Amino acid sequence: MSSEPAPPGFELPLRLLLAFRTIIDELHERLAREGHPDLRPMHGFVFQAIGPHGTTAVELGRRLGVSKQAAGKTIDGLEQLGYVERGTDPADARRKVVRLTARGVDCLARSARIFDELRTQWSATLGEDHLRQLETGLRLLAPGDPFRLDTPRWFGGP
Amino acid sequence: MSSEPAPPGFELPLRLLLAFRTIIDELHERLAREGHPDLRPMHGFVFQAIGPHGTTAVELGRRLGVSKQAAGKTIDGLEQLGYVERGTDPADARRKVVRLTARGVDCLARSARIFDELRTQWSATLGEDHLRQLETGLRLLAPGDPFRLDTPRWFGGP
DNA sequence: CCATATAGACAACGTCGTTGTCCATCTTAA
DNA sequence: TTAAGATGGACAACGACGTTGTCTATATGG
Repeated sequence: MSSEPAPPGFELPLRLLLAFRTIIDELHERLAREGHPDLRPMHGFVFQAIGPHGTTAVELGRRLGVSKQAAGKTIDGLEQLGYVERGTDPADARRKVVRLTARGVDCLARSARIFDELRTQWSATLGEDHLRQLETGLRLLAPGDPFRLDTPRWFGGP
Repeated sequence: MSSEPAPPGFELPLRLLLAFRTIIDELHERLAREGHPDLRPMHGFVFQAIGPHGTTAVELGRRLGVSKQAAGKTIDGLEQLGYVERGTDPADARRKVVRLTARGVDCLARSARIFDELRTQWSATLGEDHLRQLETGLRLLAPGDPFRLDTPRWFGGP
C-alpha cells in the first residue's frame, strides 16, 4: 500500500476546478491574441452546442440546461458580436435557425487547435501515458456526456 | 509509445469540470440530508475562507477575489441563515469580525468528513495508487493555491 | 494636530438567469 | 376540413449577484 498519508478529500475538487480554469483562461488568452478578444469563457461551449448544422433557441437551451429565454439572450449577444446569425427554416416558419458565421467557424476551429496544443503541452509535462491515465480516471469518476453544462444555473443558483 | 490516438484536447477540460461538479453536487446532496439544505455550492468555500479565527468583509473579499461589498452581501446571507455572526474587534472599532456559529462549524466539519468519504469512494473505484497519481498530475498541471477562487467574477464576468 | 488610509454601509447600476404571458405556426384528431 | 393542443419565439417583470461610487467613522503617521 501507499505509505504516505492520503491528502485531505477537499483538495481534489479544488484542484479539478483550478485545472479547469487554468485551461480555459489560457484558451481565452490565446483566442484574444488571435483576434477574438470579446469572448466570454462559456462562449466556446455555446459554439460547440450550436454545432456545424445550426440549432434553435429552444434546442440550445435544452443542450445547455437553461431556459429558452436565457438561450435566446445568449444568442442575441453572440449575434451582436458577429459570431452567429439567425435564418429561417423553410420547413417550419416558427423556427429560427441559429448558425455560426464565418467568424464563428473561425473561432471554433482555433479553439479546437488551441485545445489540442494545450493537451500537447500537458502531455509534455506529465508524459503521454500519465496524461492518458488521468483522462481515463476522470472518465471513470465522472462518466456521462460532459456537454450538458447547466453551470449557469448550477453556479449562480436560483 | 501509446498506440491509441490521443483524445481531442477539449475533452479534458470538460471532464475536469464535470468531475468537479459531480463531487460538489454529491457533497451538497449529503449536506442537505444532514440538516444543511439551504447552502449554495460556493458556501463551503466561503466557510473555508472565513476560517476558524474569523475574518472581516474586506479580508474575505480579498481571499475570494471579489469586492468588499460583494463579500459583505455574502456575509449578510450567511448571517440570515445562521451560519456566521458579526462581532466587534476591541482593538479596532472599525472592524466587524465575522465568525462561524456553532451551526457553521458543524457544517464545516461535516463537509470535511464528506469530502474524505467521497475521496475514499473514488479510491475504491480507481485504486489508491491511481488516484494519487491523478492528484499528483493535477498538482503539476495546476499548481498554486487553489483557494483563490474568483470564480464569480471569472464565470459571470462584468 | 491634521492629512491620509482603511473598514464598513448605502445606493445605483449591469449582467444574466428565472417565470409568466402572448402570439404565430405546426400537428393531430374528430 | 376544421378545431384543439403542442411548440417556437418574443416581450416584460423580477431576483440573484456582481460591480463602482460615495459617505461616515476610526486608525495611523508626519
